[in-house]
Amino acid sequence: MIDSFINFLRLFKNIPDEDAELIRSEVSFRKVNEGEVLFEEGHICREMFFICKGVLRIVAQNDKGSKMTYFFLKENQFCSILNSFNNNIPAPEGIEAACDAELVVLKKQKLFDLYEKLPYLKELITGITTQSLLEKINVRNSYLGEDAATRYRNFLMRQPDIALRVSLSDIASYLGITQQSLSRIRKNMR
Amino acid sequence: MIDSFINFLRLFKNIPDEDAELIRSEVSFRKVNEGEVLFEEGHICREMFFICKGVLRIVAQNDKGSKMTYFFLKENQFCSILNSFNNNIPAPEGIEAACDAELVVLKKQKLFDLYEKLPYLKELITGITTQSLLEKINVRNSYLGEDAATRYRNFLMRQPDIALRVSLSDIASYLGITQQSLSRIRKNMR
DNA sequence: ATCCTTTTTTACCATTTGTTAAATGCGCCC
DNA sequence: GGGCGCATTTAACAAATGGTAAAAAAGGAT
Repeated sequence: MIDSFINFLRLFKNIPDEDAELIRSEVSFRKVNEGEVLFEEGHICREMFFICKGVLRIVAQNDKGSKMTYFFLKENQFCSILNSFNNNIPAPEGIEAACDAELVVLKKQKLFDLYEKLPYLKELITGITTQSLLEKINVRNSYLGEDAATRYRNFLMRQPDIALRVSLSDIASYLGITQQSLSRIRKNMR
Repeated sequence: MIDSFINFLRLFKNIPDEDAELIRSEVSFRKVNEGEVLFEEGHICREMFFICKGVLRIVAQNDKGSKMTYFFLKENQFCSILNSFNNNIPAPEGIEAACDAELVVLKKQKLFDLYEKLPYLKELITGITTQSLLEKINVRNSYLGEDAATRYRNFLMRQPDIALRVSLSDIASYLGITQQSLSRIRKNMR
């Protein structure tokens, strides 16, 4: 399964087999079940996940103590708490599996070792994560000032695959509404 | 005024005077009035602004055609439409002055020339812009599932200086509500 | 100071969303 | 099959927010 990670990187840049072997030796593979906690809020995040299969969610509690979903991440996306990972500060967000998932685990120290040995890898991975950061923030911004039904419709159009795989309450918390509201919106749509 | 840009960069990295002179020669200075449009949506963004004084806002229309404020940017922050700037694609967002402002203008071509001559500058500026992207997205996420009054209180605590300088309707559009709602919230707070 | 324009406040009512609680469905284990 | 735990749906009511319109306030220009 780690091959799917290498293959993903090769979509952007040619990676010699020996480099690939080096990368393979420094990362690990992990299966998780729906609901499993991959990173607990309040700690310093020292791992980055590459998702081979499944969906992860980044979660955090809001002022009222409700657990909100900041992002969904799926196949061929990286998942980490970047602010914590980059700057060694405790993260207010956690990471959970929104459905069963298979991951490549990149430990920070080993990743940085790889960056030393393969300088192009740093540019590659930071480039990919920065670009996906831009896309995520664009999605969030596009929800600004839209009513809940519109946000849900846009979510369905943008991420139909995720909508089918995660729970209603996860989607509701991603859209910033209660699960009852989302259930009502679904009813009105049919 | 361009000095304030150089001085800002020097907070992060020592820049020799001759490099500073080179930078100075490749950037320009510009004053704008409140409401002035700095970049019009629908085009490819080929400029980056460094704000010496004042507040800019990134704006875009939502589904209902209302102009929403995605971000406020102020002194010592960069402002551009990064996805458009980096990838040469038309931007759905525009840039306007939320109050009178003074800017250092970085033309893309000249900036890239500088990156060639001063390679550390690329890492410096992309590092700064990536970090501020992380901060912006954290703020947006933290508003998720909060009611309008809470979002407004948090905005006041986080950016009290901006709250004093931009119009009520700009703030309302940043919080995703109507200006009438924000006015009502203000009344209930006193 | 006065007029004019723009911004902000207020009020009223419609709509949306939250809250609480109960009912229903659905899988899983015994 | 029966019962249990969990997710989803429904309902009734309360609270928050939007839409519209108008009044009040604030600035700017002459």
